[in-house]
Amino acid sequence: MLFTMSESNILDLLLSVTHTLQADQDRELDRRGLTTARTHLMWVLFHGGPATQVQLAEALAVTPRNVTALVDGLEATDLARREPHPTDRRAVHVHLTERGLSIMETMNAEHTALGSDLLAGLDEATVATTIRGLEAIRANLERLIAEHEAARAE
Amino acid sequence: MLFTMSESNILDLLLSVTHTLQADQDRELDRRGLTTARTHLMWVLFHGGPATQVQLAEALAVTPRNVTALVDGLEATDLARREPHPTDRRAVHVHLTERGLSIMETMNAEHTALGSDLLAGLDEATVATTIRGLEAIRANLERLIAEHEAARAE
DNA sequence: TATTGTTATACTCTATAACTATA
DNA sequence: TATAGTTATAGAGTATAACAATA
Repeated sequence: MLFTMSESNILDLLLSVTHTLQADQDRELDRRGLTTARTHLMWVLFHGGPATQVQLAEALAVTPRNVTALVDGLEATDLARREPHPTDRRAVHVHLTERGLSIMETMNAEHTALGSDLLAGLDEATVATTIRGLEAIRANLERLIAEHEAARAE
Repeated sequence: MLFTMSESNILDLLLSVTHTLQADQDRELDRRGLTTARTHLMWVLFHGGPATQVQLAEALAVTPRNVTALVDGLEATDLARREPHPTDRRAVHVHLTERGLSIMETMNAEHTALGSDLLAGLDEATVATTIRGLEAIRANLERLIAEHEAARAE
């Protein structure tokens, strides 16, 4: 992640925290022989159930061709499998295997635990205000992006 | 980025914000014909001055071989150049070109502006508490990672 | 005619290993 | 002998374009 070298403002602090989160997660995935892109696809299946490759491409914001490659990799490592689509013979239904499901359950539990552990030692008022602050930042960010896109479209 | 589908906790909120930031930045880089990895290298040069490729490899946490490829790309687009190292004939000194420097100055200004714009409408107390909250989260995160590494090393 | 997924091709980022030139 | 950087090779993620099968 870029822009984490100085921390003169809240943006750098935010990026620093998520850079550390990301690096930690990458190490964990590497230990399990997983990659970020494939895990992301599994995460979508875990939370949304079986899906066609076009649906996965939309969810991941990548091309259908890319999903073909990702599912190939997941099938080769017994993490997901292609099954016939119940009604459309052109499409396939991608499912998690038992192994893939088990891994995602573990990762989901770890994710939830991390969410609590990160707040250790913070009082409720601080947590509440931090959440409000982050939500305001997100709202500002989305407004800025929308304004920027609008200006560009002129 | 993973794990941004639900936002039941502050971790998901945090990841959601930085996911949006990252996506916005990727679009900007793409418009300028830049990539994340090459821009990161330029960012290191911009803030740290000319460096050898080994130093860049350490700063970016990649292999020296990878830096060769990144600098090749930056040289081909007139964003950086290799110069002889003043004292070590084995090494090269990588510099930003005028064009590279100009782009980094623009990006740095945009980054600073974004840092302020994200706080629009927030009162000082909220900002201060949000910063405290994020710093506590970062401290917890670093402690958790250290504990985890220690447990693994046993 | 439109959609789903694949084959073909290419570029970027990344790694390891072997090698050259220099220290 | 150790270090800086490159050549060689490989894998993963990503894209566009052309194509087959099906809707």
